[in-house]
Amino acid sequence: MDKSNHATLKSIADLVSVSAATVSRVLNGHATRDRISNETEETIRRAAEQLHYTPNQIGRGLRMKKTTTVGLVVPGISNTFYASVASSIEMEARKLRYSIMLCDSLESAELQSESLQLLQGRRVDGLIICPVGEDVKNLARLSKSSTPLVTVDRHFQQLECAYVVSDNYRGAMEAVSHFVENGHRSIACIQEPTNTSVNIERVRGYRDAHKRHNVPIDESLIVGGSSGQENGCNGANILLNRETPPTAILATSASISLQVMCAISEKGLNIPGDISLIAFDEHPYSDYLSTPMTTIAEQPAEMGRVAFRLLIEQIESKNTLDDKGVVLPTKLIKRRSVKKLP
Amino acid sequence: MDKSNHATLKSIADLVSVSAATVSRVLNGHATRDRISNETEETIRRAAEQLHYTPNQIGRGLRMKKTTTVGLVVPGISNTFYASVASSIEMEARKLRYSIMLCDSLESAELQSESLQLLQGRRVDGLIICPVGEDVKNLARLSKSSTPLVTVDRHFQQLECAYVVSDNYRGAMEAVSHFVENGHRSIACIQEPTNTSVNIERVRGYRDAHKRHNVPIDESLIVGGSSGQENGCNGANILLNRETPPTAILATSASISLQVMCAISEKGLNIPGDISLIAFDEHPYSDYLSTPMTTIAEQPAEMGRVAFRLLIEQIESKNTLDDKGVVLPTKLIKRRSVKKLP
DNA sequence: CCGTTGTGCGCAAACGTTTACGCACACTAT
DNA sequence: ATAGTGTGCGTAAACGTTTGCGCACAACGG
Repeated sequence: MDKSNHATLKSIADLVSVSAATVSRVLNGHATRDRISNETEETIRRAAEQLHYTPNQIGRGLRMKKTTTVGLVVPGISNTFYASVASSIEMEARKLRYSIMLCDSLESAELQSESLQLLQGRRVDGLIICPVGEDVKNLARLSKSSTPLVTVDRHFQQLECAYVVSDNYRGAMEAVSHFVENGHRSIACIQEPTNTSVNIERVRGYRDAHKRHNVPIDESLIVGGSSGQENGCNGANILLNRETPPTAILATSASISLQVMCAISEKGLNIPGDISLIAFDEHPYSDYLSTPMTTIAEQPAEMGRVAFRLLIEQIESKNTLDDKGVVLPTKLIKRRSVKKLP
Repeated sequence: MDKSNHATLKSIADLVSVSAATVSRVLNGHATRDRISNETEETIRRAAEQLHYTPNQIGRGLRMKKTTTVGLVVPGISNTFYASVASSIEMEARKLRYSIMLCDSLESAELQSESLQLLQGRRVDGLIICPVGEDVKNLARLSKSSTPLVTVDRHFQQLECAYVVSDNYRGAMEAVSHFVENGHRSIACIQEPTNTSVNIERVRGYRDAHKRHNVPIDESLIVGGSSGQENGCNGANILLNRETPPTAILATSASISLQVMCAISEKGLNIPGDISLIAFDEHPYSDYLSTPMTTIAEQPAEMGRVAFRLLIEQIESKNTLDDKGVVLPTKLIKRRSVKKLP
C-alpha cells in the first residue's frame, strides 16, 4: 500500500488542490469555525482517509510547544509495585491520548538524573517520578522549571511539588499493633535504605506503635537500611543469630520479606512457628506461600491514577497548584504468618 | 535559576553574537569539521553550559526525521514476565540514548491497534510489540510500512518480520517428559488463548512428548483456551471434577498456575500429593510456595535484549533484514510440585 | 597586482504543523 | 453604482533544529 513514507498535510493538499492550511483546519475539526465549505471538507476527509494520513506529532509538537507525552521514571519496572503504578498511569494517560515515556532508574541516582535529562530533552509535558536517593537538588531545579512534576511513593518535604504516597506511618503502626495484640514484645524491623520518606515514616510508625502500647523499643532490633540485594538477608541473619531472637519481624518491602523467608528456611526455622512475619506490599502469591503471609497492602494502581490526575491538573491549568499532596490508606491483610503468643 | 523556558540555539547565538548554525555545529561536535575557531567554540560551549542548554529533540526530530525513540507495546506491564522484558529493553535502549514509549494493550486487540496508531503518530523509529490476538492485518500493514518492527514472545509466521520467542515447543516437551519419567500417564494441559503461537507450540510440544513416550493422548485433558480471568480456574475445575482426574497438570502460564493452585486448595487437595503441577514461567516466589513449584523458566530479560538489538539493526542499516527470527531455550527447574508415581 | 587556496562563519531552506491576517469574490442594501 | 457584509480560502510566519552553499577576508605564490 503505502510505498513507505507518511502522508503530510501538504501531500493531501496537493492531491485535492487546496492549501495545507485548509487541510489542517478540516482535520482539526475547525471546518465550520473557519468557514470551509462542506464539499471541500468532504474531499479533504476522503483524501486523508485514502492516504492513511496520521498527523505528525513531531511537527505538531514543535508548533504547539506541547508533546502530549509525560515522562515516568521508576526505580525498577520489574518490581510489581511499580509495574502496577505504571500500568494505571498508562491507562489514565491513554484516556486523554497522552503517551508515556518510561525510564527505569534502577534505584540509581545517577541513572535517575540521566533520565531526567533525557525526558527534559524530549520536552515531555510533565513528569511523574518515584524518586531515588536524596538527589533533591536535581529535582528541585526541575520543580523550579516549567515542567510540572509529581512524585509518587516517596517524596521530600523540602520539595514543593505535588505528591502521592501511602500512609506508611499508619501501615507500620497497624502492623506492629497487630503483633503486640498477639502477644509479641520483641518485634524487629528490617529497613529499606534509610534516606527515603517511605522508610522514615515506616519506622516512625514502628516506634510510635511501641510507645502507644507501652512496649520498650530495643534499638538493636532495627536493622538493615542498606540498598543492596543482601540487605534483607543480612538483616534477617543478624536477627536470627541473636542469643534471643525476636519473636516477630516487620519487613518493609516485599523483596525484603522474600529474603527473610529465605534466611528463615535456611536456618530450618518456620513461619510462624518460630518467628512471625508481616511484610509491606501485597502480592498475587501472598495467599499461596508455604505460610500465607500477613501483609500491609498499598494501592499502587490508585497511586498511579491520582498521580496522573495531579499531573494533568498542573499541565492543563498553568497554575502551579498549591503544593497538593495526597496520602493513600493502607490495609492490613491478615493471613497466617503471625502466631498468637500465650 | 531558569525563569521557566528553555534555552535554544538562537538564544545562545544571540548571547555570543554568532549565528544559530554555528552554535549547532559546535554543540554537535562538528567544530573542527566545519572550521569553527577554537575561541568561538569555547565561548559557545560556556554559554550553552551557563544557560543550561538542552537540545530540543522535537525540533531535531523534525529536521532529522528521527526521534531516537522506540515504541513498546505489551499486553500487561504488571505481568512480571513483560515487566522483565520491558526492563531489559529499557536498559539496552538507554545505552544508545534511545527512549522508549510504553503502551499497554491489556490483551485487547482494539487497544493494541490504538497503541500502534498513537506510536505511529509519534513517529517512533521502531516498534517492539508482544502482539495480542490475531490482528495480523494491522501488523502486516505496519511491517509493510517504513517502521522497523520486531515481535516478542509471540509471533505470526504469516508476518515477515524479526521476532524473538521462547522455545515453547521444547519447554512443553521437556515438562511432560518429566511427568512421564515420574510415572504419570494422565497428564492434563490448561491452555492459554488458542490463537497464539505460544499456545500452539506448547500444545504441540505436549502432544509430541506423548507420542515420543508412547502414551496415548486424551483430548479431553486439554482444556482452557479462553482469555478471561477464569480460564485457569474453570480449566482446573473441569479437570478436578472428572470421575478420574488427571495425575498431573501442565499450566501454560504463571497466572493459570495461580488459579490452579487456588482451585486445588479450595477442593482441599494438595500438591503434589493429590496432583502434580508444572507451570510455565519462573517467579521470585516459586521457591516459597506452599509446595515449591517446578517451572519451565523462560528468559524474558534476554528476550528484551535481543529484541532491541534486532530492532536497532533494522533502524540503523536501512536494509529490511532477512526475516531474522531467534528462539531462546527454556529451562526446566525442578522443585517439589511433581510426585514420583510408583 | 592578480589569481589561488584556506579559514571562519552566515544565509536560507527544510522538516510538518497551526493560526492570525487578509484577499477576492459574491451578495445585499442603499 | 457604491459601500457594506459574508463566505471561502490562501499566505506567511513561527516552533527549533541541521546542513549545503557560498561569501568575505587573509595569506600566499607568481
